[in-house]
Amino acid sequence: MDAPKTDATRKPGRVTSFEVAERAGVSQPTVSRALSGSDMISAATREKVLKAAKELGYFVDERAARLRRGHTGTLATVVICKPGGGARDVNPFSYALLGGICAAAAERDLEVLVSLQAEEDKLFGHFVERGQAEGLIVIGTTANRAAWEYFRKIGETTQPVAYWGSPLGDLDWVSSDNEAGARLAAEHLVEKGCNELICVGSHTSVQRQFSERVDAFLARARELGVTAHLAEIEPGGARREQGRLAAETLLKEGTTFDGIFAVCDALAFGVMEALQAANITIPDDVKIAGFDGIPASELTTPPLTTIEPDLDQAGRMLVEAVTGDGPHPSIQRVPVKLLKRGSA
Amino acid sequence: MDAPKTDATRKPGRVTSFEVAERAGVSQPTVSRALSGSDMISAATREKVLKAAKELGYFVDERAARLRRGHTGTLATVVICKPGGGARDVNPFSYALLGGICAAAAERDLEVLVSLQAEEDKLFGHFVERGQAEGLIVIGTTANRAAWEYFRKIGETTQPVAYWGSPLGDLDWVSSDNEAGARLAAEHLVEKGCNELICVGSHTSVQRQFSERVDAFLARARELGVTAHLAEIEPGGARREQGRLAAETLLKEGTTFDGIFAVCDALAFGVMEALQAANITIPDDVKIAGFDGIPASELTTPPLTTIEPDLDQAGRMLVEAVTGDGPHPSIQRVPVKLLKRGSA
DNA sequence: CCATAGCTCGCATAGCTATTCAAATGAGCG
DNA sequence: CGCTCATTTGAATAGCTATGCGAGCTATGG
Repeated sequence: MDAPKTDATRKPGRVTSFEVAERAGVSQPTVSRALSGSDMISAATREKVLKAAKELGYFVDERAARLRRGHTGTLATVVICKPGGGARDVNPFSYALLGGICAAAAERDLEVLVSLQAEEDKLFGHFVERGQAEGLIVIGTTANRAAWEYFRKIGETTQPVAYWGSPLGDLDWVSSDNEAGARLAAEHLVEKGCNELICVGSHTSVQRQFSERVDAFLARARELGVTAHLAEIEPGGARREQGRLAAETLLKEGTTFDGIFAVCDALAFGVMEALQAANITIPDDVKIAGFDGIPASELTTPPLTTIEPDLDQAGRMLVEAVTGDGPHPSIQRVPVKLLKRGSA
Repeated sequence: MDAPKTDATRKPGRVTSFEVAERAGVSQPTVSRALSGSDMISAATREKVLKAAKELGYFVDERAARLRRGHTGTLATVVICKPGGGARDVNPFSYALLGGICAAAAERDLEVLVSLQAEEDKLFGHFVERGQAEGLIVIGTTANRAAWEYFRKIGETTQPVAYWGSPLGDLDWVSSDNEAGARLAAEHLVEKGCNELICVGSHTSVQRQFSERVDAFLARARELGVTAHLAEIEPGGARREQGRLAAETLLKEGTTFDGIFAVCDALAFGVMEALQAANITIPDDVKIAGFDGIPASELTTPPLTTIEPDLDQAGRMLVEAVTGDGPHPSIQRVPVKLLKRGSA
């Protein structure tokens, strides 16, 4: 049928602005002006050019345009994930955050590109470094020293780089208001009658956001006159599995507790799993709170009480950090609120 | 401290290959050859060039390189989402699928760029159309006629376009093996003793993947000698809310049933919510099965029995459809398997 | 009717790299 | 030592657009 047309028209060398110019009976610069929305051109001419462009199926070659113009109108975001895992091994929170970034970028008429990169892969930074984006937002934590250095170098010499979650070096850092959130969690659990609290998390420099939550939670709980201890998770990410192991260890050791705060929702899922497997009732026997407010936290039985950052504001802060003229490096905190649900 | 250095070196005009050439005492083409891994160059010269490049902090300007080279080594993926929702309103399944795409692209040494786009936004296709990528993979369903036409035009005239899930027009279409999966679900529910089955889903041309699942499920169930009916969801996406409404309607109408197949996991979550709210025990009173095998399906109580497609293979098929020389348009089915869990 | 200002438009060029082609260099061989 | 061939390098150019600048044209005022 029209199969030949499909194949004949596919990439037979691009249509250039010269061809459009010829068809419209004008010069190439005029074509450029007509399409770029410049006002140094008459309406009639513009009309002619647009018509010719449409007839020929012409589109600006963004490579050449950006080369000439010197900037891209594009923002790059790299989401760090487990090697080989790709999108499968990304914390769901990161995806929610992407929503905020996209919204904020749209407000400023910036295009957002995302790359899901394992640490060892040719890091997405190449893309930025080589002039394909105005700046880079990095989401996720890595213990990889080389990646650390790599992003730092880009931030210092090539394009602005901003981090979500944990800071690497002196780059701009945006994060949930960990201290306020952890305090909210402590206050809520105590208010609900808890006397012996456990914080499931870790205290490493790599996951600085977690350290902040741990510190603030324990401090606030003790301030309120209840006992509070840290149950350290196995190192390496913050996944459901690790929450489960931490809770199982607590049970095995015979530790007593009536409330648990997990520094992220995924850990809380594992904690709930382990407790329920041991026939402990939530929230009657033990109350649970998480952090991050990911969508899946609604799905557990009972639904998880958690701390939810304002992701629109988070997106705005990250975009601002990368495109704005503020001081560098800077640290910004995203406001959080407590989502009271069934688990506490 | 070193703040001046940071600001002084940021974007003071790029370092070009000419500057590297001068420092290394060679010509610009030689620099290009040294960095592109060409073998038409002596080891000593390459060494000199690499040293100079490193000292100057030089990086290939990808805009110019791609302009000259004529291709990009990049694959674009657009994930369609609700207007204003950004990443927040994306089916988690799409993210899992991205993992498969990334893995497949990595095998072929292609970079993957993702854009999360609401239908009305300047669609990501511009990026592809303007020569920034070899082809486009579209994930998600849209009822938007304009988007439909837009992608079709790109596919026919500019760059290859492949769809996941539901086909729009004559573009390449990759999808789970809906028929096999739905049959597996029916067989499993019957085997577990169900006699009166309900399929929660819809039967529209836009969500063709759902139609296929509905048809195959009902047919297979009846073939096995049990009753099976469709409970239509409210139109517009396939979200938890709609599953809940569908189940509530069933209960209100007094329909009897002992097994439910939801055409996607998110719907199944809503179904479970509604049943449990009505004090119906899963799986004792009613057995539930979903489709897609998203990570969150492990979190429900009981965990959801579901149909899981092989996402590595899905990624490979999509990448192949966009970069390969196979026939166009083509339809490919990704093998699925049954994940037996607590809900059925 | 002429001078001037104000719009439009075209010419020439910049932006940076990859590649073609020819030149130069060095090695190998008789 | 002279020649050929293979290897390595340089000069020139293509790839496509956006923009500075000058030229042409029209309208305006005197």
